[in-house]
Amino acid sequence: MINVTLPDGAVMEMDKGSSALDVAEKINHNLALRTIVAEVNGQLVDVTRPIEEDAALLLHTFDSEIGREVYWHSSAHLMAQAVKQLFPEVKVAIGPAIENGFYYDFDRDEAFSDEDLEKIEERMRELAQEKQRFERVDMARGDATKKFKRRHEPYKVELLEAMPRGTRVSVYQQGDFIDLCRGPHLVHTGKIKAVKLLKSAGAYWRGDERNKMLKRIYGITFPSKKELRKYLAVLEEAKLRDHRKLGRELDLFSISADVGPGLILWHPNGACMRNIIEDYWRKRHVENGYKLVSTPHLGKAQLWKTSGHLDFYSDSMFAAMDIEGQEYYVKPMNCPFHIAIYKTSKRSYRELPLRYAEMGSVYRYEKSGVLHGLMRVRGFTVDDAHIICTPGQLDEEVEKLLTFSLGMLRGFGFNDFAFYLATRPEKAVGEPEEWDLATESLRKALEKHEIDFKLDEGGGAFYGPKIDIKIKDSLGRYWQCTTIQFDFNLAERFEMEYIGSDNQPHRPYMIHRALLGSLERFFGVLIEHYAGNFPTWLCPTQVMVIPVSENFKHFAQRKLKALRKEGFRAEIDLRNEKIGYKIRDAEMMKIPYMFILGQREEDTNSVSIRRHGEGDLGQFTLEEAIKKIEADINNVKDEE
RNA sequence: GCCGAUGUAGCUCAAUGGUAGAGCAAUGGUUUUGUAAACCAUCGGUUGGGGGUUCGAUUCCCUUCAUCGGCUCCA
Repeated sequence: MINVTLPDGAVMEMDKGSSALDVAEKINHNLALRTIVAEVNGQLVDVTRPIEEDAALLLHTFDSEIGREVYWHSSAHLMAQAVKQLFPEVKVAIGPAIENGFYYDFDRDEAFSDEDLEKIEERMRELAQEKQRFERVDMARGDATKKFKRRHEPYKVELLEAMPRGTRVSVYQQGDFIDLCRGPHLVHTGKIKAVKLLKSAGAYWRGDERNKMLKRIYGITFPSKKELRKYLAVLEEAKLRDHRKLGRELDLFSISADVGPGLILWHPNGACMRNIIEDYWRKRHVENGYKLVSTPHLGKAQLWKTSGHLDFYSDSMFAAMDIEGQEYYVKPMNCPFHIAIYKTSKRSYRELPLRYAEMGSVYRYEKSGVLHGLMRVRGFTVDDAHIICTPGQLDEEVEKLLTFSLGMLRGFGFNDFAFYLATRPEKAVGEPEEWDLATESLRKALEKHEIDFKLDEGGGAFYGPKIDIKIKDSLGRYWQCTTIQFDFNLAERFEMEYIGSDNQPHRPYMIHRALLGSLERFFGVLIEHYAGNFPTWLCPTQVMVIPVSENFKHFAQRKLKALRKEGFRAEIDLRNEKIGYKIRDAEMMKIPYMFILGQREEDTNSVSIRRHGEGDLGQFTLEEAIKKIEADINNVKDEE
């Protein structure tokens, strides 16, 4: 007999060689049905693997991230099996689980059409119904290589040959399909109850653009049809919230093929919101000890040579332009300009930390295929700042930044964040020891704030490591906004100095940071987060005044004037239309408040308020109405 | 940039190897309106651009531009 300890501390006595599934079955049948994978003494194993000694056991269902990962990994195998049956000439590459579902890469000359996907999906359902068991076989690397050579799977052979001699590998087989795989896997394919293949696309073998482009199929599966329907509904919802669609409908921005791809035209509504965001941003920065600066869009080649951009960043820079025999570049970053400001006078340690902030518009060459609405563009405005401080001030500045950034993002209604610490990339300036030092400093700041973070190996900027903060939106998606980048290189390269208390020159430290990231991307995220139903303080039009008929035009205009005098952004709809029509229009434009003004209101000198999405709130005096809207605006801003 | 798809009126979408159509929007009029679409009329397109095949192309082919979904990259 062996003792199996469960997460709640309970100990179960089991026969030696019992499996995790046996344990689950003993607890209750339903759990056994739902169990996907077992964690025995911290190691993930197939639920059918015998447990030979006392062990701590954790059972994962579809409710856990690990459970879903295994589930989707097995689903990828199922898909590959279906593809091999339908298209035997196809070579299989790799097929992992991803955050939402799974994919599998195949080598096939033609792309998979929508009809192909349907066929594959159908075959997956059939194979799932056959409840084929995922059988694990351990073997020597060499044996596996021979096996996959016989089966004419060159990608598997390549993977195997990259492994060290003498490695033991495992292969999993379900039905006629065999795959090189660490596992673990589901018990059998019958656990997969609902299948949806979402899209097919090209993908480079091993993610390297020098390699052959394979054909990838993305799919998702669930233990029930209901869960699949729910997931598809979320995708539909995301489509409705797409900032490109809302941007057009709410007349916020556009991108013109004539102007150029990736270049944003901010329409009056969008520009109004942008100005509100910027005003708020400036106010908070001044409050937090920043000095606002403003710098040009071009700089001489030598500047970018000194900064290292031409060596490390030129792939992202637009070509040089010739000005009277001198080469100039459009700026991809603001840092050299802020440094130039710093260097205009001799600095004392008493001045530090200096915090220069700017809404700096930069231009970066992005490959045409990556452009995406406001999220990925070629010209954008970074809410940039550079903090120049003494080494001793670094930790405190990074900590302040974390607090400042989260406060600002909360002000816009975001409350969930994910943190990343990004380390030295392949192409980088500076010595590895310096990198380690700087990375440790950022790590300390995160740990001091007791922030959970993930490590992003090699994800740093070329000049230093960074902390990235991603915000979670109302659909649970993460977007990168804040980035806090340590830099020990530019100070060196530009020979920045300050005079210390010892009356000697010293090299300052520098931090680059953007809190919103880029205004363009942040605006896109805002649109999708709120689905266009912005908090009132951000709305381009806060109140639409709607007279019931032309007879109340003057009465309505007086109210409009009063609202504007109070500082509200109000408009009036004097079109020759019925009020149902005007209300519908205002509702579709997602204007938070409508004042409906007719005989009843004129008689009592009141306004009827209609709230967007809620409907008629009844009659109020203008003073009451104003208080109401002010309260709404302040309510949101209190969260700052 | 690479793989794939798409491109018809301001928007959403039809249609066909033989002179391109609807709804909304816009414009003009009628109506003076009470909480999500009044009625009538009118305007609007070299079917993204260029080239080719054809008696004839919006439809088929090539090319180019742009967009969409991915890959690589990234604020």
